[in-house]
Amino acid sequence: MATIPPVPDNTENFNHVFKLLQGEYPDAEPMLHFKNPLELLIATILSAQCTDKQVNKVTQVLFKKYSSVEDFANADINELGKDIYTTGFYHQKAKHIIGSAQLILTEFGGKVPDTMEELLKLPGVGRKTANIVLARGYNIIEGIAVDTHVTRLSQKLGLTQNSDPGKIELDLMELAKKEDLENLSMTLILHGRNVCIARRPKCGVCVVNKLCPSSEV
DNA sequence: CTCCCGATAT
DNA sequence: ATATCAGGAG
Repeated sequence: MATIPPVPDNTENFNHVFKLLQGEYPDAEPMLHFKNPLELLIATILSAQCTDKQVNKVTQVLFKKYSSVEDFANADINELGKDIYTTGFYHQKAKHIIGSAQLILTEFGGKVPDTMEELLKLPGVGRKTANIVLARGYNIIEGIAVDTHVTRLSQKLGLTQNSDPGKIELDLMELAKKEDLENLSMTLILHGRNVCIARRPKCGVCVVNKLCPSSEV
């Protein structure tokens, strides 16, 4: 014990950090391509441990072949696996997509659910995926999508002491203003991709390096 | 905790 | 060669 740095973490500090980051990424748009909640759900399931660019490449073809919940529910797992092969975890993802589509048909009247509770019942859907579907598919901002970037930046910026994504989400919810919830996740992700890169963070060009406990400059 | 897993950057 | 990418299930 006693090795955890005492981070002077407060709401004011967070708002300062976020304001600076928002200035860097004014139009923090989602990068996944989709035309409806179903496509968003599928694309987000596919995005696990995969770049959005690769997901878009796959879905561009995929959504022409499978265009309805029924198409996915009745898909052959091996064939779907080949269709999404390059996103990685292809067998698991194919199983999850088919399972989700079947549950949507049998339990949710063929419509992608618009509540956290129902979305979490879908196989392959956790809080991160559910938060994205709610926010981008239905304009319902309930929580914050905590992915690997959000986890890393929250820890490095001293916004949380936790490593569990669910706990980090709660920590960020307490710090952020309601009007910031919508863009918080995407802003942190963009900064994580462009500047605070996992392997070699560019602290020298980071707009919040003065406020960052982990800054290397 | 481990496993699932290909594509990409370094 | 290795770490990492809009994670979730067992």
